[in-house]
Amino acid sequence: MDRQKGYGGRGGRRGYHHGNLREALINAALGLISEKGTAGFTFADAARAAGVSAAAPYRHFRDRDALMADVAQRGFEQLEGDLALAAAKGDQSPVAVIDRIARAYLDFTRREPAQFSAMFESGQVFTESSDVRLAADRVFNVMLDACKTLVETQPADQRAPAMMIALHINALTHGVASLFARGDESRRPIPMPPEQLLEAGILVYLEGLGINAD
Amino acid sequence: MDRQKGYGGRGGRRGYHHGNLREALINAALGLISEKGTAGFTFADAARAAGVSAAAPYRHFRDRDALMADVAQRGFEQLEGDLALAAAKGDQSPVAVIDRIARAYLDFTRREPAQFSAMFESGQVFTESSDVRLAADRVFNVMLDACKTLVETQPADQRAPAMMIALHINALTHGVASLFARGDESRRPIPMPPEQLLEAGILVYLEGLGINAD
DNA sequence: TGTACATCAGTGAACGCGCGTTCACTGATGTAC
DNA sequence: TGTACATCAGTGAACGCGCGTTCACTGATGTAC
Repeated sequence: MDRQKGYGGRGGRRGYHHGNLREALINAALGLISEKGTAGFTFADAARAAGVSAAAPYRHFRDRDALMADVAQRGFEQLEGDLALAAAKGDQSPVAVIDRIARAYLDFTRREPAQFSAMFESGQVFTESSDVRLAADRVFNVMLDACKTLVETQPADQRAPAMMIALHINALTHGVASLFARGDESRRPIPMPPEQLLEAGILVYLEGLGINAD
Repeated sequence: MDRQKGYGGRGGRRGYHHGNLREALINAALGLISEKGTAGFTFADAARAAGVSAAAPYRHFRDRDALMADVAQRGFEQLEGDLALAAAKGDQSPVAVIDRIARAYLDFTRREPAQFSAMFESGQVFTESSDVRLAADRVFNVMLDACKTLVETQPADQRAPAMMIALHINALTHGVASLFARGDESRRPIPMPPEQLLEAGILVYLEGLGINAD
């Protein structure tokens, strides 16, 4: 959690030139956002945390919003990686894959609250077919692919549309993540861990589609 | 949408004293938040929009955060009212009631984006048993009550816990609302209206619990 | 019904502060020959 | 391998601006008698 003080990892500062200021600013932003939230983080803050003058960030980002957008984009990319990894490793039965993807989503939410905020709660508008939007679409596609595989295991005459299933499970997962999986103290306590709540919800939902868990 | 210029409805400004500045500031905040988001709204802005000097708000709110908290609280109260109304009017079969509650949640999200942001995306921490938290709990209770009624229609030996059902449907609803029902242009387009997506999801879920829609 | 007075809810001037942004500059790095 | 030069990526000073906040003040309102 000493991200905002670091210089972006290996290399560090070497003399007059920073070496890797762009990365360092993003890391600084992550630290500051998780401390103060997306609202209370400023461009000047990020520069200060990266150990650099207030003018330096302008070499790398047009303005604060551009930096925020970059944070969000990396968040989507990392989330995609996490979900894809969860999908790939372990039991390949479609239901197990979907369960692991959902769980990885929760893990990400807890592990990277700053990115989560930048992605979903920063008030930024990601215009259609912007890089950020495309990255977000790729995240969704991980779940969509898993759902496509799932419906293919079903008899052709009773297949539900994979798109709909993916949207439902994605919404349920995002809802559980937003409401119950955040680290901060403002979330309502629930009588079971979010993972368990979510897994149970998915199983009930799939049961409703006539899909059995085993 | 001319809220932020109004003086809080009936009465309006009468001479030196405003008459209803507290209300006017809240309305101003709603207008400003929906214009600029929770981040880009300031205490001074609200005063200006209410047509009052920058010092005046201090008579009514300790600071900007107190004003935001009040906006959030009113949001929860209004949402509770909306959901309770939706539950009360119309067909009283439990599934129909739950459907209407979920739909009312989406309606609220679309109709009151500023309140929604203040409630769920402002980064405020609502401490346990604060007024805001209690208001949020009352919102959840509307759905919980409907789910309790639902499980009572089931044979006693196969009832799922109402709390779990309520949490699932609440999370699904909130997820659909956050991801797909927002007014702004940043949301990913989906191949069906959010209402339809949500209703289908709830029906599949209830089917999974062995509960038939009719 | 009128008067005196207390209280309420505003004003407006003032202040410090930090942010965003620009600018000419300069040290460090890379490269052509 | 050395030198000259172009480019890159920083500095630090400066500026305007708007926000948050305080303060003594004052006009309006309510109430006791």
